[in-house]
Amino acid sequence: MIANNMIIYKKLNQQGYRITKAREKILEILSKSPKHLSVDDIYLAIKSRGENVGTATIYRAVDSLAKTGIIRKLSLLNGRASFEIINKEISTHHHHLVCRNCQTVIDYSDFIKEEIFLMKKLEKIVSKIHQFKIEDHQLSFTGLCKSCKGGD
Amino acid sequence: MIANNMIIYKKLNQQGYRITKAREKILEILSKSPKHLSVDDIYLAIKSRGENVGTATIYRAVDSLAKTGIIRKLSLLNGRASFEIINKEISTHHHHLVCRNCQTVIDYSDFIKEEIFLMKKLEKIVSKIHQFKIEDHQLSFTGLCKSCKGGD
DNA sequence: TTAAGTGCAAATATTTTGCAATGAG
DNA sequence: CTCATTGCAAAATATTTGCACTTAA
Repeated sequence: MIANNMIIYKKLNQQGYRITKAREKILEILSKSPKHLSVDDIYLAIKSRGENVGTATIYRAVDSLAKTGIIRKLSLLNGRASFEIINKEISTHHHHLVCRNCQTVIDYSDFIKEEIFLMKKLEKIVSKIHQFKIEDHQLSFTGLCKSCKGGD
Repeated sequence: MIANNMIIYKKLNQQGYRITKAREKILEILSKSPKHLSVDDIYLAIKSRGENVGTATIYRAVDSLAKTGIIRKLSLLNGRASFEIINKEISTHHHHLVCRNCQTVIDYSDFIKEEIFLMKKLEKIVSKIHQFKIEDHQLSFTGLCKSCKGGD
């Protein structure tokens, strides 16, 4: 059982999911990771402990964990999905700046107060208008990075 | 040649890309579509006109078009990339709402004045702080859609 | 002319599925 | 006990690459 997480177990039970070794291992890996992991990352992390969980199982497990809102599924631009625990305390939320020329992705989380305030306001407006329960957001700006825009 | 778009041609030329039949067809398809299309969608749309462009070519073409900032690459949660024209005049810019339960993606472009204003303000702040030339943004909110959150 | 671009088929990911065996409740 | 879950291998998808041929500039 992973540290102090009756809440997670409850969430699973409530939706008819069982607490299994595979799910526990995956949650443990994800909760210890500072960043989102792909299915393959999870597979390898488990392997490196001398244990084994098939990738098909991992795909099915992350799917159920995401459905219950325990983890978050991300789709970045690299063609594979990745996952992270939803836990405002632990995960550092960030936004992205993607350079269309050199493809560099800058993660930034040094939001200034004003940016955070604006995002919150936006969430509130959008959730109301579209009757959608917003739990999370992903924001990326595309353009030219400092060096690609010249005038470096 | 697709309608009134010397600007696009210029952008391609400036970066050493050529104006080819395949790129023209893809741009025409994308500019006529009200929503983002996957590579396969584009492939089929071209096919349905009795023409043909191989998928490998489409992958390479959208890649170059995205690099030049003519189209935008999106990675939603459905496991495949999709593309849309970046052109405030033609395509209506939109944001996304992605349901973590049923995976439905809702595109919305009925921004209220306040949302537009907030996004512009955000862009200004972020571009200044990170010395990044922002040309475009992608925003998606994740959570539960009207029917999945219950209380429908 | 000549480098960029294309088509096709083959190679690589990535994700899903079928099914018999296992295990949680 | 019984149904959700797993493991494995096979199937289905999605994307990339090699290479000879074609074409835009």
